[in-house]
Amino acid sequence: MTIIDNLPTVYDAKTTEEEMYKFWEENEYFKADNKSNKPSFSMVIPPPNVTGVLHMGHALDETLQDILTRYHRMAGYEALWLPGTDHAGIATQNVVEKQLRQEGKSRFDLGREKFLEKTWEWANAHKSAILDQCKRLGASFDRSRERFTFDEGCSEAVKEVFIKLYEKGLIYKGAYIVNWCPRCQSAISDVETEYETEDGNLWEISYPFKNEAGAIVIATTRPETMFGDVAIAVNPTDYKYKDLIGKTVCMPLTGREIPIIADEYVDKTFGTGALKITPAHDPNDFEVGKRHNLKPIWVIDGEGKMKSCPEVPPEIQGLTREEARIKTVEMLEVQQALVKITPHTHNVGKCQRCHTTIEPLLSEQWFVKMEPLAKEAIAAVKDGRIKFIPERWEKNYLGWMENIRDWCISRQLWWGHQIPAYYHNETGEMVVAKENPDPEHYTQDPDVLDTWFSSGLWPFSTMGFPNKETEDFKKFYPTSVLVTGFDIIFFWVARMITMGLEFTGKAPFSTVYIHGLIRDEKGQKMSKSKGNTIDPVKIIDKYGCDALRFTMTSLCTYGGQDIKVSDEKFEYGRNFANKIWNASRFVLMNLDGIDNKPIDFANITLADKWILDRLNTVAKEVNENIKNYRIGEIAHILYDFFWNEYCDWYVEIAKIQLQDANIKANTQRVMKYVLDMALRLLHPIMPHITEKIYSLIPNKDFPAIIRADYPKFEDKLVFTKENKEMELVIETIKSLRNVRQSFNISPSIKVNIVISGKDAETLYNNDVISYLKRLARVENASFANSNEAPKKSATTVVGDYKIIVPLEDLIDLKAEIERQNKKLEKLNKEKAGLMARLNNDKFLSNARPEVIEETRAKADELTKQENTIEELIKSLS
RNA sequence: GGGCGUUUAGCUCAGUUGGUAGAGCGCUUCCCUUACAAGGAAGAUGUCGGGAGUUCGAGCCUCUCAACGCCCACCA
Repeated sequence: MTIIDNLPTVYDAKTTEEEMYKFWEENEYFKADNKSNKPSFSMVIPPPNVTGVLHMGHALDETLQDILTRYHRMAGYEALWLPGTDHAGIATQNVVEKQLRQEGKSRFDLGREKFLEKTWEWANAHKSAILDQCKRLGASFDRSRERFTFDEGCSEAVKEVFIKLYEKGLIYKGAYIVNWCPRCQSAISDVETEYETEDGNLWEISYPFKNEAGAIVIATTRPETMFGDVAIAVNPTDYKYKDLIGKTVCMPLTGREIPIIADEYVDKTFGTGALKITPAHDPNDFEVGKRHNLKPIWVIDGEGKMKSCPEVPPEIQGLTREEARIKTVEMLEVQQALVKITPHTHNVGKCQRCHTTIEPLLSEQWFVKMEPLAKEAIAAVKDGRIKFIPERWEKNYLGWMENIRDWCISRQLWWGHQIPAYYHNETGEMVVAKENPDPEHYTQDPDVLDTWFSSGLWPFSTMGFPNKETEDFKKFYPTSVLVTGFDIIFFWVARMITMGLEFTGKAPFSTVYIHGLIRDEKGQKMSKSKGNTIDPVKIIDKYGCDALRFTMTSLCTYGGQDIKVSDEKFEYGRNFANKIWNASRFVLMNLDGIDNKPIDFANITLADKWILDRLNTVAKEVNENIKNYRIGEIAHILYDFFWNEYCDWYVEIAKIQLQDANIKANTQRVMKYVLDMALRLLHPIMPHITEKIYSLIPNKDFPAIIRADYPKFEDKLVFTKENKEMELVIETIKSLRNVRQSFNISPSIKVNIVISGKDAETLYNNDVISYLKRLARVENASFANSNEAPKKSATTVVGDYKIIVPLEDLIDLKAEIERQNKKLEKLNKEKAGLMARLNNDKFLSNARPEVIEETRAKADELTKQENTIEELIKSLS
C-alpha cells in the first residue's frame, strides 16, 4: 500500500518511460516467435536513412505502426514489427564526402576501397542511432531481427533479383537521356527529380542559311546547349517553313552546318515554330534525333561544365552552364544573331537530394523495364489483393503504374550495391553473375544501384529471401500492412509491390495504410532550412511520450489529412495522461482489502451496470475502428469514455458507494475491472503509463499489460435499460446543478428537492438519491404528486419527471419564469421542426418506419415537457 | 494541361449506409468538494465557402463557381 500512497500527484513521464521500456526489453516482450500457433501479424518498418535524425514524420509513422503491433499482440496474434535502416546511397555518400571536404580531400583522393571502408565505418557507427531514438517513442519492434538494406542478406537478395531480372530481359543497359545531377555526379531516376517554376527567358536566335540570304529563327530557353545542335526542326505541316525543309543552315558562332528537318513533335504555335535539336542534352530532342538518325554531340560534361571539344568555341569551353549561357548570349548579340528576348517562366528539374538543377544527359545506364512488371502490380491492386487506405491513393498509384516509365537504376556512386556485371578487360564481354567469374580478367561495373532497388525488396529480403524456407519467411511473409506517408508511394510502395509479386508470387502486404504528413502550425512542410521543425525528442522531454503519441493519434483523420502540429497541441495528450494517472491513483488507493472474487452481478448498482455497459460498447467500437484503420477515432472514443464517463461520473459515484459497507467490495471490483480494461484499451496508444499503472493493480490476470488480452465486446455486459436510466439520472444531476448556478446557490448550501412523475420512486431509488445528495448537493429528497403547484421554487423537467427545488426566499420568481420561458422557447423551436416533418405526407409515406417512429416519440416527449413547463409558468405567475 | 485534397464555432479541426451539427483550445460565471487547478461545475457561440439540383429530408449525394493547398505531365 505504501507504494500507492506515495504516488506523485503529477504523472512523471520520464521516469515511467525509462522504467517501462526497460521492463519490456528485459522480458523480451517485443520478440516475435516464428514457431507460434497464433495467426501472424507482421509489418516491416519503412527503414529510416542511416544518416537520419528522428523527426516528427517518423514519430507519427512509428507510433501508428506501434499501435497496430501492440493491438494485434494483445488481440491474439503473433505480432512482428521488424526494424531496420536504409543505407541511403546518395544521402550517406554526401555526408561522408562532406566530412572529407572539411579535411580538404575528395573521395577520389581516398580511392573507392578506402572510401567505402570509411563510409561503412560511418554507417556502422550511426546505424542504430535512429532506431535507438525510436525507443523514446515506445516502439515495440523486434530489435533481434534488425536489418540493414546493405547487410549481407539484403545484398544477396539484391544480386539474386538483379540477375533474375536480367536473365528475363527486364534489366537492360543502354544509352539514354537521364536526369543527371552535376553535383552528385550521378544519374538519378525520374521520381528523384522535382520540378520548380523558374523565371527565365526565351531567346530567339537566327541561324543563317548556307549559300543564300536569309535565316531561320529558333526559340530556346537554353542557348548554351546550341553547340550541341544537330538540326533545326519544324513541323511538317507548318506552311511558314514548308520550303525550308531539307535546307542547311550555318550555326552562328561556330559556323557548323546542320540540316532543317521536319518532325511532328514541333509545336507550330510555340516560340517561332522552329526548334533546335540537341539530342545529347534534351530528352525530347533525343527522341527526335533518334527518329532522324542524327548523331548526338555532347557539349556539357558530368560536372555541368562546357566541354573542350571542337564544337564549343574556345571562349566557352570550361565554363559552367550558367556562365556559358551568359557568354553565349553576349557573343550572339555581338554577331547580331540574337533576334529577341522574351521573359519566360518554365519548370526546371531539380535533384531531390541536393536541389541542383538537373542536366538531361545522354549516357550509358542500367534500366528496369517496368511495363511487364507493372501489369501484375496493377492487377493486384485492382482485384483487391492490396488495399489502400484511404482508398483514393489507389487511383494515384494506378495512374502512375499505368503510365510507368523505365526505371534508371544505375548510380555513379560508390556507396551502394555494386552492379553484378563484369566486363572482360580485353574483349569487353559482359557477364552478369553473383561473383566475378575471373577477377584477373574481369572488372566489375563501377556503378551502384539506386537505393530504392534494395528497399523495394525489404519485406522479403528481411525475412530470409532468396531463401523462402526460413521460419520467418514462412511465418511472417507476406506482411500484413505497410504504414507510410503518401510521399513515397512511387519511390517505395510501388516498387515493393512489383518486386514482391515478381519474386515471391505474393503481394508483400495486403493493406497500405497511408497517413498524412506532419506540417507546422501554418501548414507548411517542416524542414531544417525553413527552421520550422519540431523535435519529437524535445516534445517527449517536455510532455511525455504517451502525450506525444496520444496527441498525434487524435489528429489522424479517416481521410488521412496532413497534420498540423505546434508545441502547445501536446498539452492535450499530457493533460489526458495526467488525468489517467490521477484517476488510477484514486482507484488504486481505494482497493484496500479487495478480494479476488468476480463482479457480483446479482448485487450491482445502476451506476455499475451503466459503466460496464459503456465500457462494453467502447470496447466494441475500438475494435471495429482499429480494424478499419480509424485510429484517430479510437483516441477520441477512449478520451471521452475515460474522462467524461469513467472519471466524471463513475468514479464520483464510486466515492459514494465505497462508503456503503454493503456494496463497497463490489464497487471495488467494478472500479478495478473497468480501470483494468480501460488501460488495456488505451495501451496501444499510451503504452508506458498504462503499463506502469497496470503493474500496480493487485491480483491482475497478466504479468504485463503488453501481453494482456485486448478487451472485446461481451454479451453479458449489455445493460441497455440501465444505460438509459443512468442517462436520466445524469441529466437530473446536471439540471439541478444548472438550477444552482442560475440562482447563484453557493456550493456550501444544500437544497431539498421534490420529485414527481410516474413511478418516480423506481428510478429515484435510495441509490440514486444518494448520488443526487452528493453530486447535486441535495439535503433531502421527497416524492410528491405532480399536480402540486410549486410556489417559490425552481423546477426542472427530466424525461417524465419533474424535480422541484423549493427555494424559499432565495428564489427570484421573475428570474425563474424567464429561465423557464427560455427553455420553452428552445423546446418549441425543436418541436416545430419535428412537427413539420410529421405533418408532411411525403415524409410519412417515404421515410423509413423507424425514423418516423423515432420522430414521433421525440415529438411526444417534447410535448410532455412543454406542457409541464407551461403549467409551471402558469403556477409561478 | 490532367488529377487529388481542403473550405464547419473566435482558433485548430472531427463528423461513412442522408434523419436536422461536435471536440480541444479560447471566452463568461462559480468552485482549492479528501484522484487530479495539467482540476471540477454551469454556460455562450454556427445561414456547415457561394449558387443550383436530387430527396419527405443534404454538412454528407450530383452539377457549377470561388479561394487555398498538393501531386502528375513537361511545348523548346
